Amino acid sequence: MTQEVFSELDLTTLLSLSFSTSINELHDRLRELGFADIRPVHGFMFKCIAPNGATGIELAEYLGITKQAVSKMVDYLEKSGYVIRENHPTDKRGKIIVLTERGWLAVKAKEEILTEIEQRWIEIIGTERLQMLKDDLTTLIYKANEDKSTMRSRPVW
Amino acid sequence: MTQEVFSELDLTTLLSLSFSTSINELHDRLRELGFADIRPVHGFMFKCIAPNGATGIELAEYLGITKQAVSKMVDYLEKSGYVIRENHPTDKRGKIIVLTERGWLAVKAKEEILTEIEQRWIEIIGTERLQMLKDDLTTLIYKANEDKSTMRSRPVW
DNA sequence: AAAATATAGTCAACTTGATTGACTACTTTT
DNA sequence: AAAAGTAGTCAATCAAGTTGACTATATTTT
Repeated sequence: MTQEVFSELDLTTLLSLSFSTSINELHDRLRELGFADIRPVHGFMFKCIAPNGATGIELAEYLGITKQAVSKMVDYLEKSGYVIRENHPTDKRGKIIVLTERGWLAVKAKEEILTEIEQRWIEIIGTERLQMLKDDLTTLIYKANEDKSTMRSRPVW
Repeated sequence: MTQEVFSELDLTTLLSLSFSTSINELHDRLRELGFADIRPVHGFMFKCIAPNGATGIELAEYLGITKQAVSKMVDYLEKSGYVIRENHPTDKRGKIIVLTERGWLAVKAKEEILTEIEQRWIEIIGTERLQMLKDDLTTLIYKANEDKSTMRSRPVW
């Protein structure tokens, strides 16, 4: 596989491939560490649950899926031991979903792996270029979404 | 929505969000142009079909899904008028999937929209920075996949 | 050349992750 | 107090993938 293969690719494809590359590596490593039952969406869900817990509705809005879909995902994560549902302190209708100890371990592992990946990318293109890359992507995401009231570009992983 | 919201995001999340942003815009625009029945995967499939057609197996390998799944997708795209199955010229077992006129229109529209998006991004961060971005992403994808025999990072759109 | 094996594609049944709709319990507004 | 709204669950359905079984043709082996 030569670099020329990629050189004519449009930006969207490049973003797609680079995202796939990093997310695949993240989950390969998580699997090695014993977190084989976590799928890409869960990682993003965890970000919303940590550090203070979240309600089903909050998660649904955050992920851009229905509350019913969230409920099923929480069923799965609860069964797998990553989260538990607690009663909401003030609203007797509601539940609040919080991370278990195992959930926190997964979050910590995820962060460490992402740092490792980023570190390796720094070794390839250098600190300055990686910072520019992050800055530019941040700017572009910001510009594309500033007019929208809700953040439509749901991150899927 | 302020830019600070994004500023602490890790690289993987930035890649995810920027990819979502561009793919959403692409399909919003395609919908406006009357191509509402195309989903993100189809775009990538079209890249393999054009310009010379492709067999089901080729598409399956390219997309990283089973040949049965490809067959269903082709059913859908054929019904929607984007492709047709022709008999393979040399192998009587095989079919060759080619773009119809409507299929070509969709591909052309897609390319134009992607160019527009890229152009708008140039207006935001400048030609040099966009070129650097593309170069860096290309390098990173290349480095991450050079050891692997098959390109595991399937682009999903 | 015949037989055995492999390959391209389709059909059918099943799985998974999402959807919509209906419902219960509780909260907020009027 | 009554009406309307909200949080969560249950059930049925849908969509996009999977595995397994099959037919027809190609290729390889003997």
